[in-house]
Amino acid sequence: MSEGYPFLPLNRDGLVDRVANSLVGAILSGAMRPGDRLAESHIARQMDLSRAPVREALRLLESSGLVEYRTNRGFFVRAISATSVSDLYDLRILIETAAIRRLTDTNPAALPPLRAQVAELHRLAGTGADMMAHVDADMAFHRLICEGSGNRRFLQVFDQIANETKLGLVLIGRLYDDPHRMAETHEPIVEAIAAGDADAAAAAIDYHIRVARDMVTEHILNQQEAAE
Amino acid sequence: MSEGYPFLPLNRDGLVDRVANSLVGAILSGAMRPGDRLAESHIARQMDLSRAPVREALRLLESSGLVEYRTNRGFFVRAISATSVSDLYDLRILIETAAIRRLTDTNPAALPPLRAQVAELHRLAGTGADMMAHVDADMAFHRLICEGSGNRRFLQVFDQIANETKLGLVLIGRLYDDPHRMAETHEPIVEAIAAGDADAAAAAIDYHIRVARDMVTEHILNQQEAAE
DNA sequence: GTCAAGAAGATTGTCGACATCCGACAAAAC
DNA sequence: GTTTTGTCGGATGTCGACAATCTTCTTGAC
Repeated sequence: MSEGYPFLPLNRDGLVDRVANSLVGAILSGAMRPGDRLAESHIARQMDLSRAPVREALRLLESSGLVEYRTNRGFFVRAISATSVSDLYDLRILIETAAIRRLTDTNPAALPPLRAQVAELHRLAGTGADMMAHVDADMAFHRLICEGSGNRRFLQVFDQIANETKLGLVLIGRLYDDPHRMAETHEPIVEAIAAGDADAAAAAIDYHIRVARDMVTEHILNQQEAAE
Repeated sequence: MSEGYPFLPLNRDGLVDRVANSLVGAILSGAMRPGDRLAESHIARQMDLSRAPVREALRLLESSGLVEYRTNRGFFVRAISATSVSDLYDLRILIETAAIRRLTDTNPAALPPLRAQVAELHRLAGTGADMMAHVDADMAFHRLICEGSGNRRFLQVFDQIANETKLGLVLIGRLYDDPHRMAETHEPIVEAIAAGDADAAAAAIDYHIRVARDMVTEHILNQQEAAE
């Protein structure tokens, strides 16, 4: 019995996950700025719950790099430096080029979802969707690549740095000034995979991420100058 | 003023860190076996403190992969499969070959500590040190390579998977049956770095880790067979 | 004997309270 | 005026208690 009913699985995420998501949203939206204190009591009061789940959520964010913890001092929104972001993107290049090679050589079934995701990027470009939607769709594409590699660890590392990557992208909304253009830059990658050319695919995604890296780091440096 | 007093900074590690270390020790030593339940109350009672710091320590271990958490069900020692370990070592190959390339090309200052660490491996081999000491020294060598890469993210990933790697090594103590031999296998790596040959260095560490990977995965598969 | 339903026990989830610690300002000493 | 010491508000660190949930064991029907 019990098959075929029109019920979706209930969201059994714990309170902690919901708090964490809420916090991620606040940080990514810019409501919380780097260096800001994240006081457990304040957050707990605002969300109308006790400090325990808030504290756990903050520790979760700590392991995802968005938040920094100092003993006896509390949690703070992590500041991002140009070298820190550059290093992050270099790691992504390393992981994703390796992942795309394996995907191309061993996993043709991964291609259709990737095509679909590029289509989704174009569809979003048509609507006047907000930036976060673009960022999420973009990240989803890259996540698919890591997922298709067959190595779970690649995906694990990607997920671990996903939030920080998003933060970088959000910082420069300019990337998505021309969302159709942005969607197009993913096409050479898919083409190379379709052609079964692992070297070309690796080169394509290397270039793709490298461009993003340079834009983000440059943007951060400019902002630092402006702040002086 | 106020400099020159003979006081070392007090160890201000919080309770959580001490609990976490203790738990890591228990898991790595084999006192806790994969799949075992880690009940907060039991641990808290044994360590004579409340559940809060224990819980935080467990969440910390979760992010380092040693422990698995299921909502409303608690923490368990993570089981390790052959593919999981193989994936882990493939990730290490990826990170460490990239790291050693950068180190060789850009950071000659990293060489002396590496030499010293190999010497330490040999020194340990002379004493009748226990296996954990060998494992720690071995890991320290590889950590130095990630550290010397100049990319903090590489080190971050390495540290994130360090405990799981240790667990793999501990599982097959046999690797250290001949510790001098084990120490020697690190020498070609250092030689290549000293020669400034990044390709050779990458190849050397690739081989080094690959051998370990095959030994560990084979060992796990054998154990699984034996269990049937 | 098998299976389902229910009760009992144990464990996690969340809470509010208190102890401890930090950072900043005020007061005192030199 | 400068440096040290005292004080205070507010935040984190840890705790014990209770509610919600899961697991196991028992019971009973078929």
